[in-house]
Amino acid sequence: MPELPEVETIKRGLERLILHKKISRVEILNEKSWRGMDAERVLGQEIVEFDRRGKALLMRLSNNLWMMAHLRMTGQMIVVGAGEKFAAGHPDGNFTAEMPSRHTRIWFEFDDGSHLYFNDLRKFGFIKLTDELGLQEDDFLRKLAPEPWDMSSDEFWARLQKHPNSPIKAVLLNQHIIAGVGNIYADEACFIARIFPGVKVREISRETADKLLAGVCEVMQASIDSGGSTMKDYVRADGTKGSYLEKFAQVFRRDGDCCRVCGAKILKTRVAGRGTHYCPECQG
DNA sequence: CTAGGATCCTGTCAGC
DNA sequence: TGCTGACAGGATCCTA
Repeated sequence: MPELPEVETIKRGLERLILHKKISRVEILNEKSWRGMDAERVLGQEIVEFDRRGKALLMRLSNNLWMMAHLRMTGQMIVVGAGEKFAAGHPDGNFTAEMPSRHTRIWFEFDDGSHLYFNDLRKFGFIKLTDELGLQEDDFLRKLAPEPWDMSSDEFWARLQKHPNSPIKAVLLNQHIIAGVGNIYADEACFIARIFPGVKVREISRETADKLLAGVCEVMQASIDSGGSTMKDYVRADGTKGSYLEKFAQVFRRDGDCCRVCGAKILKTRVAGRGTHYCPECQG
């Protein structure tokens, strides 16, 4: 899925395009993509506030209900409005398809005739409608750890120590330990800290842990600054893509290519059940 | 409690 | 060309 930087990119895009628009219609094409209260309760409501917690996107309505969206692996948010189109999330051909597409699971119409589409090829993602209390009690949000820039070096270290036998990558991916990190940024941060993602936490020095936390902040901030790794803005006719991967990625999906630091060939293996990219020299 | 694997789903791609 | 299995930017549930 979209990781934290992609969700932040979506949040900013939606803020720019649909803040204060009134929902006049909602269509649920896949029942399992909608959770919580009845969808009819969004009708006639304006979207008055956007927020993001880790990889979760929050939209507050004028009746004080919240729509919480989690895009999981393949979710996308696409706005088609008057002269302006915006899409962010999982990158695939659906970005350019006619909306709704065969992967559209939910869509909204606003009273100015513009639309918001929630696309999700694998149907793991969802939008949940809930009141304030329900939001507070939501299991995912309740258990979500602080974001990397809100976590002190001491706290990160303390959280690591609870999982001495886990590979460091599994810990970075665990949203109860640190929020927002996914497969791309876990690999990239490990490269920055010069550590193999499969190394167990107990083998990691305090100094390396500090480098990891700083690395996570660095790669995610760089990605946010470049529009996430997967954003397209159709205002520009060619549909410019978020540029993080091309511009900054050192290892992710670069297996077979040369390390930009030492020239060794980047390898791919499996750690914590996920495809994992690393430089065998720099991260030996 | 922890750690690891299966699972939810659809689609694509490499390798016969 | 057609099939088959592996894999995919995530999180939860189940098992040991």
